[in-house]
Amino acid sequence: MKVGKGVEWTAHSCALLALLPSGALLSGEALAEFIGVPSPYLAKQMQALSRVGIVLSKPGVAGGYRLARDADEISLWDITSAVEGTAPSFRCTEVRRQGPCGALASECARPCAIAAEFQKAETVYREALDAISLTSVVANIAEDAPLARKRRITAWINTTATKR
Amino acid sequence: MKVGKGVEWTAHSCALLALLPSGALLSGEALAEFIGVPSPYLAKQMQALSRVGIVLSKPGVAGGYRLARDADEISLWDITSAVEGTAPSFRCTEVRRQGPCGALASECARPCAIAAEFQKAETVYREALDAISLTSVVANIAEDAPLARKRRITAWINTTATKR
DNA sequence: ATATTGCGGATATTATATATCCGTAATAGA
DNA sequence: TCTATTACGGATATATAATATCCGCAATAT
Repeated sequence: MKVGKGVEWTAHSCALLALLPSGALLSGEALAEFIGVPSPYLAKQMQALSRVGIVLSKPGVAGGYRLARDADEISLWDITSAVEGTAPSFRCTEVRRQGPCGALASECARPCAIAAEFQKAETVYREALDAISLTSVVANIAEDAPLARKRRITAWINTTATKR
Repeated sequence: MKVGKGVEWTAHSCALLALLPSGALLSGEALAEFIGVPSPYLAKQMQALSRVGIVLSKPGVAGGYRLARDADEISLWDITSAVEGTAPSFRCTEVRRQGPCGALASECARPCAIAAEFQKAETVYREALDAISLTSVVANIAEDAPLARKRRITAWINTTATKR
């Protein structure tokens, strides 16, 4: 079971956007530089965040991204689902219908018991991610960073971000 | 995020093995026929269950598989981890070390905050799967199946399974 | 006007999942 | 002892998905 890199990259991007002064923007290029990943691909993932309204984008010369709402109101599940979608990780192929003792369609009104258990487990996973706000992620990151690094980041933002 | 088909197939295989009379065996070929999947591939997945001791295998003429322990003591996580391994689904690439404001190695003693949250979420997922025993899965399947189908399954087992 | 930036679609490339095959060892039964 | 059957491990092929890039278009500030 795997989570794509797009989730990691957009999560870090959002954590950075959360540090921007109100109304400031960072371009996709700048985000990619900050987290050290290929810019065209990150741009593609950011589009997914934009489509579902996690970030707002502005095209043009001084354009870029900013969070569309307060970091308190953005969860890791919001980001994950935007990038990867909401399809169940366990893909039931209706094995119970196959083979010499396969069930009839009429016996399959309820979802397959095995698939149902995986679905339940995935729901608790999603709820766990949904309980984590971007705010708390940013706080935890800040806790690990020494003052010097926080200053470097602030300075970099000041020279890189553009005002609306 | 995806779970491989091997998990679905081996889970159904185990649910079938749980119905065997004590000491009886089903060959990989028979399992594949029952659940309607390609036999060589299922065989490969069953080897993973055999390696970690979820099932016991016997080579040779009247060989096959049976559960290695009581169905109460086998969880969906046992099966999933045997087939897919235990690597974290969120693969942290240490983004925080990259870019113009990258953290120093000395600042990365603790795991990245983002990766840590995904790890926590995955832990609750695994615990949820680990709380589901093969016994309860079999019970739920039986609940959905009408008597006629249960009888067909019993009859098929009687003609197909071999005694130790 | 022009340069910059995000968007969507199309495409290339790489990695992973899916599926098969083969030689070997073990076992039951003739 | 010989033969047929079955599981095992490794190697390999194929299909599918993830990763990465590119291009034309629209929007925007200067």
